[in-house]
Amino acid sequence: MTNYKKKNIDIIINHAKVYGFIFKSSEIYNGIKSIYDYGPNGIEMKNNIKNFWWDYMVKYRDNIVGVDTSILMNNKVWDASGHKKNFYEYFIINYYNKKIYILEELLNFILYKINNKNNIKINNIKINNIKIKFLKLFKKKKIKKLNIFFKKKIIKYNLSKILKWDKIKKINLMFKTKINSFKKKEYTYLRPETAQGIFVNFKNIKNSNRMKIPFGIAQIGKSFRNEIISKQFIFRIKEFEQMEMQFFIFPGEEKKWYKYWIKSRLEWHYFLNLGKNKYRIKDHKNLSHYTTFATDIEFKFFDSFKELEGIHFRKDFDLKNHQKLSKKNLKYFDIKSNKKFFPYVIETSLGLDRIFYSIFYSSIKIQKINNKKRIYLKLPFFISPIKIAILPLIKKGKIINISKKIFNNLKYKYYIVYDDKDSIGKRYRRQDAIGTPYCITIDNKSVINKTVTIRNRDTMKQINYKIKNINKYFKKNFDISNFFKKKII
RNA sequence: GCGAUAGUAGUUCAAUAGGUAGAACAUAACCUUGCCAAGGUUAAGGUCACGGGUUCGAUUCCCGUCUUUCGCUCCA
Repeated sequence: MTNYKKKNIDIIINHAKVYGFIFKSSEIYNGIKSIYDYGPNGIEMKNNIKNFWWDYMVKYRDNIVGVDTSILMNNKVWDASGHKKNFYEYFIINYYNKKIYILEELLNFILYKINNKNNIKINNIKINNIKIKFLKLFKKKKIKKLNIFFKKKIIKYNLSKILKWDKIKKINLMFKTKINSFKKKEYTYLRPETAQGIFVNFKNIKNSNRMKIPFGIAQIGKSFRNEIISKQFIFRIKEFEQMEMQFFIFPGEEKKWYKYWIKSRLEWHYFLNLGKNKYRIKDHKNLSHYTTFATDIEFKFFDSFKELEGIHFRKDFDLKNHQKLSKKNLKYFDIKSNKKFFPYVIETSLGLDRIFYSIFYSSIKIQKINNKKRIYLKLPFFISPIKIAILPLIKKGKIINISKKIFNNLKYKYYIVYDDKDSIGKRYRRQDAIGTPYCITIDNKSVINKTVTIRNRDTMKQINYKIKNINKYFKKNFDISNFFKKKII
């Protein structure tokens, strides 16, 4: 199973590299852990995903507006948001083997050692008891008690060597950076979530755009987390892009809107047509410091589900804390009820790189034709980096003139390419590999009958079409409003 | 971070039992052809992941580092 999985992930990574979608960052220096770059086709595809999200969330609604806030913010933002206090991973250095362990790992290591000592065997029930007690203390971060707890075990199992450990170390997951080169103490962090940019601008946006509850603020932008465990191609990376929306509501209406946003976000995912059975809804058990209840939309990669998007109820946690610390009034005044209050917040937060990966992963199709492989990307047309390829069959005479004319006519409407190199079969395959939905081929018939052939990527079928009607054809086939016949609030 | 796995051309992979490396496909140019990766000629490409050690000599042996994939874990 692992081999099958590895082989498949290799196909995806290779394809992404060979066709200019994703490269390892600073690859000529052997890269840098868990950071990736987007190539020419990658950025087109990424922009298309962004637009698709933005259109659905902002443009097609009258109660959501967008912002683009800075990555660097006043240090105090991260006090108010709780990230300075709570955004940590816990580690410990074991002096026995000089290795750095996540606490739970060390526990497993110790239990393993206890069980493997020749004369000491403890049964499963005992191991479980130790684990439960350890995790209890660990969760409450009672470090002193943990140390006492293990001292007892040291005496009991004579494991003095193994249990020589340093104090527990907290490592903040935010990237610290200097903001004023001359003042040593002035530092801030690269934002670990885009949401805070929205909260600190709440007042500005509410006032400048005369927003009335319920309303939302959307943002697409980079976030940074110095994750210790960050692997799986672009699934878990240290510099990533989020597509977030904070929806401000009347307190008491949270259940209604929470349900609504789960449904609405799922609908967006279904528009991508990757297969409804690939998605799963899962309620969060371990809540992060800012959420009260939370749901994940998960996607099936290979044979396991992984989180794409989180829908969180943040209550009034952020605005309340920002008001407390900034001493600025961030309350909302409702004229109907004549009351001032902190609006509650439902957040939808989607990982752009993750949705990119999910689309790319599920679009790669391998087909056998005449005993040869055909690899094509079955992307939705509005996600494809290139919409149309213009392919003159022969590089001569009037065929060229007609081809160039068609190219110049279409290039202002869609991102298209012109390719006259190599055999026609090869050119089709090249376009297949990057997911171009249509190829227009111009041949001698085009000169005589004024028609071209339009070839469909998925079916490989070709139709003859009058040159003068080409615009109509693509207008019909590239009409995204067909997707949004359902009413969006 | 821990455990396992791997690192040779753009990609997939060979070879060298220590004597500085080849193929296929891809790429570039030209010729020929013209509807699903056609044929031919030619070219470009690798300090064999990086650093150190042993050796007359290291891609090959040893040590360290970096990076990939999988698992643990966490999240977007």
